[in-house]
Amino acid sequence: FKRSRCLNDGFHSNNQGEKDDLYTELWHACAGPLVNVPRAGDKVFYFPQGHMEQVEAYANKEVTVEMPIYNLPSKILCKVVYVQLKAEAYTDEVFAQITLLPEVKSFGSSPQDRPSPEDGTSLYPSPQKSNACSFSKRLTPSDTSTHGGFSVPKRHADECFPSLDMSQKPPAKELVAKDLHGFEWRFRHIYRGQPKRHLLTCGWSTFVSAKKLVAGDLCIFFRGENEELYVGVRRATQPQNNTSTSVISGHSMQHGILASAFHAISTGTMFTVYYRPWTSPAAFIIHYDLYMKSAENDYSVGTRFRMQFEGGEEQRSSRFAGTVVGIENIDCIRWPGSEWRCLKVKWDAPSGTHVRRERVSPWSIESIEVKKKNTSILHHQKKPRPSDPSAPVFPDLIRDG
Amino acid sequence: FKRSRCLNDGFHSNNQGEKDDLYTELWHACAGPLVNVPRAGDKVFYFPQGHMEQVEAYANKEVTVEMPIYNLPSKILCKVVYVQLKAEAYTDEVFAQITLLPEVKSFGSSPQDRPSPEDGTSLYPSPQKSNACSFSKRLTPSDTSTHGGFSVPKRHADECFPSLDMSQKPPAKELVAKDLHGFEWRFRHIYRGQPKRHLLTCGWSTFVSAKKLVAGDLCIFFRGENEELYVGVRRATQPQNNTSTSVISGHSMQHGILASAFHAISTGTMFTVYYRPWTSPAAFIIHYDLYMKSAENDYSVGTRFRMQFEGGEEQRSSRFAGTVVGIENIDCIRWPGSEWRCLKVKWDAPSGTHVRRERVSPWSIESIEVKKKNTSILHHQKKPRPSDPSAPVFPDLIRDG
DNA sequence: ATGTCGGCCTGTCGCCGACAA
DNA sequence: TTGTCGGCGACAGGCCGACAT
Repeated sequence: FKRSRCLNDGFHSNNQGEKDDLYTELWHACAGPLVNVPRAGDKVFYFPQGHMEQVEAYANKEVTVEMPIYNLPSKILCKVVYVQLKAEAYTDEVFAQITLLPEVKSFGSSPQDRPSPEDGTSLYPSPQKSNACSFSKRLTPSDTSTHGGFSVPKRHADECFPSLDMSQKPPAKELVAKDLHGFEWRFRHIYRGQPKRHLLTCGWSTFVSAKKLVAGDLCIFFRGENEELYVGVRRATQPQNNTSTSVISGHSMQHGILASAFHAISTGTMFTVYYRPWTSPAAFIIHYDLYMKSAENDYSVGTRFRMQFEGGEEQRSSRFAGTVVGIENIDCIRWPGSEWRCLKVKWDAPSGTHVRRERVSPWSIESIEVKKKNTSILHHQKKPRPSDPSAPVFPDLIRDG
Repeated sequence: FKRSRCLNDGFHSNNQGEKDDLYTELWHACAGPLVNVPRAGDKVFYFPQGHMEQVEAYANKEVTVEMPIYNLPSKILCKVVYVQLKAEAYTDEVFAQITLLPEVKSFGSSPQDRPSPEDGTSLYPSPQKSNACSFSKRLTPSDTSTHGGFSVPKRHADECFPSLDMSQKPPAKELVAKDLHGFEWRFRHIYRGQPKRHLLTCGWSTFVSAKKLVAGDLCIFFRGENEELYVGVRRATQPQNNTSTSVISGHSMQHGILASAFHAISTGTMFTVYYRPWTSPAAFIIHYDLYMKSAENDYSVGTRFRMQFEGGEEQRSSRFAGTVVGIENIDCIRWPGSEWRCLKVKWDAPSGTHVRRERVSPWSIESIEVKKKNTSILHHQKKPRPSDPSAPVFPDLIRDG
């Protein structure tokens, strides 16, 4: 008998700007459960130190050149003006373009001065799960080899894929799925074999090689209301960014980060940052409420805590426990009073498989035994008061130097 | 008969750091005849506006957001500390990493105060041609198709390629050639056919697809003393940088450029820039002597001039003539007295094929009728005196704002 | 239910000289 | 001298059910 061949005529969608909820859900599925991105209207703290760390991680080299002191506060209260979720063209690495507006007014400790959660702030901003069905599958060696196609788990094929054309000899149908760039991929979905199984054949290997998928990576499908499909990818091991193009020096980038934040604060204008959750060692834009909630707790030496990590093998997040062994500022000259990764910690588990950071920020851990802070004592400490919400946010912003 | 197969076992060289003269020559061959890069020790003028234009061209979008006035001079006299010639990993686009040290002392008009050409400055810094033989060939459709190999012009094969192993049935030999990344490519050089001709067969198509070569691109071979070979590429049409990875926003990059230059001047320290001749519309690091020579000429309205361009079809540089139709500052608020592309010009030829810029800088053109400037009159002009070498270079560097 | 494999067909790659410009 | 082409052999891509887990 004659085998049918199919062509892959992927093309860019013409309505690129229209990014619906399904796109957002796909983006979050590709980013993973631990990635948190604020939404427009949220109140957040922006940590320049974390932003600098992302650039260092991206440039893949430590930029330890002397930097001027910009007199930037270590955390900057901002309103999120605009968020755009995107993916890198060549690697499909997810990133978010976030436009921030610094809050010019510093606020005191009286409740009515603080921004209330009502005005757009939300502690758990994960988008509400629509009833759009989706599934993901870890790719097997057979899935990614050139020898054959993609084996679709039966239940997921029944739920998420359009119904097959039963008139064809082996039931089959062409799938069209958009990726995060709006590019359309075409696959031949067929139900055949003995025993019967669902397969993606034509078009699949093109997808694998274009996305540079290997066994262990996650492939994600989403289906919307009117049968439109989305497809995305989450890699098991993120490729190291050795392809960092050389536009400006790492040193200049650091200057640029500090200067644009400083400029935005000084003039009350917006500035734009790129958050790359798979490049950054830690998020540098933290929800106001999350920060405030963690500020209530006491993280003194000896405190036991847990922290979530991306599961290496199982691709599921898992928790690891540890103990706070020290509290100190990383760079007390440049960033006085900074809480950015101010906790030195010791991990319980033999950290053979995962390399975990030796320093974490208070808001990125969960305390096991909740100890509330005694505020009255804190005010007499000489140490920087990391989590005192009554402290002015911008102590000495404009200073000639 | 049996056909021999060959493997391409390219690997990175272990002595990456050792970049000899041949590497430099290869880099310049790939960059093209119009690309000029200073050498360590040279005295140059750095034009921040040109640097900003390069970033704009790279980001492929105009960044017209308001920028603070950094009170940077429009041209900054620098000493070149270090130059590294490199190529982009994925595209092979050549670029230079240049470390500059601002000259802190402003100098008057007396000759002994000016830096003399003796201290390392050279007007024509093209490396002295060694007698290493080389050749380049524009690739034909047959060369780049998957149907066959690469046809080597006979004379060049005789001159530049190692002698063939005549004992083999058709004379043949394996070539090993390093590219700008130190990666070794292996080709089968064979002399066969009726009539006899030199061909590169095995390994060639891998090279073509890896470098993404198309018909019309230039392929360049160099041979050094001890038979080591180098291979490089110059594209007919430079690929547009749509792959610009999003690390920091274009606005922040502009901040970074200005801030790092300002910081370097203020503290007397070095700063590093990347010069991408195929991205930039115009070079923004100009030799001191070249600038000074052009400053002697008069480029008033009506002046006839010529300018070199990269030949579109013949891949050779060609000249186009034009007339100066205006002299004005692009941005007199941010860059007072700037000469960067201050000449509005009208081109003679029907500019159908080439899109030439409507604004050029005085030092990038050659006047046809040399008119020397009358300095005494110039001093009475109200307009910015673009080319007055007696003006202080850093008029008001530190100003609080 | 689905991962891997042998079987086998087929399209493309790429080496060859013929031929012509 | 060298660009293009027809010829053709080798090989990898990729669709199929068998079989095992």
